[in-house]
Order: sequence, then structure tokens, then C-alpha cells
Amino acid sequence: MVDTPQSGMEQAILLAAERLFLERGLALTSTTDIAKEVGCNQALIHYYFRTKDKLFETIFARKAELLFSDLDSGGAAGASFEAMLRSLVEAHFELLRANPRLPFLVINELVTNPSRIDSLKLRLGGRVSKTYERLETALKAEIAEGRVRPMSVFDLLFDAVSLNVAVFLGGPILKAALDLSQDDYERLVEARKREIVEMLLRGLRPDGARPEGEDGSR
Amino acid sequence: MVDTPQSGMEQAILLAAERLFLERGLALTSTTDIAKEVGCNQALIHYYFRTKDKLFETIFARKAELLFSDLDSGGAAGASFEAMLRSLVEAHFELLRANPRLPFLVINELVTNPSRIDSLKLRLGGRVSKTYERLETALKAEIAEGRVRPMSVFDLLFDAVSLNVAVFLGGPILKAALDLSQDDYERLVEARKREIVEMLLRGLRPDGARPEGEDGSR
DNA sequence: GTCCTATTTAATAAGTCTATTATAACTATT
DNA sequence: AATAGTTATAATAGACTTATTAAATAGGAC
Repeated sequence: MVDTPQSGMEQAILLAAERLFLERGLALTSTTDIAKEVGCNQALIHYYFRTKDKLFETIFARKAELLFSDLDSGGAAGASFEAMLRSLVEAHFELLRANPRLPFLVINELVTNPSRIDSLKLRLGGRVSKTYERLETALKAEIAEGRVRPMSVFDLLFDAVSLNVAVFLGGPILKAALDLSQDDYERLVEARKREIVEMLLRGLRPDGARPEGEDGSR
Repeated sequence: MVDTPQSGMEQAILLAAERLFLERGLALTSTTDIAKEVGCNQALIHYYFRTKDKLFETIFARKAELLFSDLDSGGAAGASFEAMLRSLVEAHFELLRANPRLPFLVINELVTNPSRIDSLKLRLGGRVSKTYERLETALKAEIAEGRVRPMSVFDLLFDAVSLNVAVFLGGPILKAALDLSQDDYERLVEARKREIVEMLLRGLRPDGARPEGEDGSR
């Protein structure tokens, strides 16, 4: 939103750099690699972005923002908690499916260079909390009604994000290890999506809950 | 088991290298760094291991083996499925707690250098399948008895590993982002352990299952 | 066409990294 | 104590890296 218009070359560099950073990470990508990918002189990278790190920061900030984006989609007014959670988790899953290397890039970079965590915190500060609070209200209500076992939003989100992210972190490794075809792999991903929602929703049920009918509590 | 006895210096290099590789990954660790850490000449690294990559391979193989180790602990003869699964998941969790940087190292390395996947496959080939098959038999029996919803072992293991691994991949980032003290962080990890087991076990329950009593099916 | 500015390139400085080589310092054996 | 073998170091080659600089090229205004 705050982006200034960019020249074609600047765009080309950003795109190529993004591709390479996502594929191999910051450390294993040289400005020479990027220039080769773009088909331009290596000095041009520095002409537009001064340093490799500034270039990375630009890309990283945008991508990380995407990863922690609000995901407000779910929850048309009267929707049930289950529907809202389902749509939230599925939206998150789809976000990752569209950007499968993002978790790798972010984790890799935040682990090897923790100082970037702070700058991210500043940038994303309140963003996450919105979804968090919306979910918290809804979850507390469900628990009070006995439709969900007592648990924290923190754990619920941790569970959901863990399950979703792991698909795209481990997926490529599993694909290679099991010699899956691209088709088979995509089927696996799709199957995981269903299983994750299933596991999460069942995992929320209180003791002795019925599957779909009216609540037995109270 | 096949290890030859090692000199003190060789051991010292292995330990220092392991520490650094776990902390920053292969790419960001130089042989000079390792030598500095050990307090020896840089050439000595090469004297013992010829190349940086061979040194890494040695460490990586050992550590990855650990990560995929059998985890046979669980399941004393007559134990219930629930008890067996619980002890399996907890053992896996404890393995990770004792080696918290391992998932980062392995994922980082397998993603940036997929050719290592093949060599791992050879090395670990049958290892995993043992636990897998034991679990498969037990799970199928449970499903047949109606005590567990229909699902694959693959998904069950994927769920469990996802939840466990994510704690140690995301934990350090969360710790920094939320400014947690070491104590608070350890409490968070412990809480996650309980929640993960809870979520998994509830997630397995078939529709309309009762919490602990005798099964209502059939 | 000429001038001015923005873009692009070639050349290269300065540094790091891996790996090798030749030499020195130990250790043990006789 | 002399010798042989092992372990350690200093020095350095050679390949990369990032970043800068100065020169070349392109495009628009006049």
C-alpha cells in the first residue's frame, strides 16, 4: 500500500531475488546469482537496493506480512463457531498452499538472525491481535456453553498453525523421500487439509460430546 | 556403533562443530568459526575431516538418525492403545526437548540441499517402518472396535510429529517475540506437551464417544 | 544535435572462505 | 638421544562475495 511505483528492472530484480531467497535462503543466494537470474549486471542490484540485506529486508517484510495477515475472511455474522474456525484454518492453509516456501524462509531467517524478530514485531504489532481477540471471544462463549472443552486460544491457534505449517515444511521432504509424483503430492496436501480440520474440530469437543445434534450439557 | 575411537581433538572439533551447525546451520558456519570455537588452527579441521562437508555429514547423519530413532519405549505388552500412543508421542516430545535445534537443522539442510534426502533414506530405510507397522496394527484394531474414528496411521503420525516439531521450531521465535523469560518459556513448552497429547487423543475419538468408560459401540 | 539525467556496465578493492602445503612440535619406541 | 610417526601450525593459493567507482550508454527536453 505504501509502495512507490517501481521501474521494470527494479521489479525484475525483486521477483528474481524473491524466487532465489525462497528457494535457498538468504545465505546461499549471492547478488551474483540474482543478477544472473535477472540477466543484468551485478552492480545493478546495488544500484537499486544499496545492499543485499536491504533487498532481502524489502522482500522479507512483504512476505512475512502476508504470512501473518489477518485472515478475516471467516465468520459471516451468524456463522457457528465451528464454521468460523473451519474457515479460518482453511484460509490459513490456502495462504500457505499459495506460498509454500514462505514458512521455510521465515523460520530459517528468524532462527539464524533473531534480531529480525523485533523489527517484525514492530511492523506487525497489532495485526495478529485482531483475529486473536475475535477468536477469543467466540471460544470463551463456546466453552461457557459446554460445546468446547476448556482450552486457551493460544493453544488452539498454536495447534492449527503447527498442523498447517508442517504440511509445507515437511511436504517437499516427504515428497522426495517417498518418490511421490507431483499429482500424488498434491493429493497428499489436499488430504492433509481435510484431516487437519477434522482433527482440530474433534480435538475441541468436550467429554462425551455428540457429533452434530443439540448440546447435551447444562 | 560403528564408530572408531576418536582422539580428544577430533571429539572437540565434532562437539564445537555440532554446536555451531545447530545454532546457525551449515552455510553460516565457517571452518574458521569452528577452529575459533575449539581453540585450534583452522587447518586442523581439514586434517581430521578433509572437507567441511564431510564433517557436516558426519554430524548430520548421527543427529538425523536420532531424530528418526525408533522410539520403541511405549507399549508394555498389555497397555491400551491410548497409553501406547500417549507414551510414543511423549517420548518423541522429550527427544525434541533434549535436542531442540535438531528440527531446524534437519529441515534447513534437507530443504536447501535435497540430495541429502536420498542418503538419509538409505541410512534410515527400515528404521521408521518398525514403529509405523506396530502402530498400524494397533490402530486398525482400534478402528475395527469403534474406539477410534477411521483414519490412517500416516495422518496420525503426521499430526503428532507436526504438533511436536512445531513447538521447537516456533518456540524460540515466540519466546523472543513475546519477551518470555526462560522460566516462562519452559512452562509454555511443558503446557504444549500436555495440550498436544490432549488434542491428539480427543482428535481420535469416534463420533459420540464417551470419555473413559466402556465403549458404547456395537 | 546538445545537454542533462537516469540507467547500466566493466573493473576492481577488500574481504572471506575452503583447502593445500610445507614446516614445526610433540610422543613413543628403540 | 636418535628416529619415525603423529598431530598441530603458519602461510598462502585460488575461488567467491559484497560493495564501490568511474566510465559508457540511453532517452528526453530544448
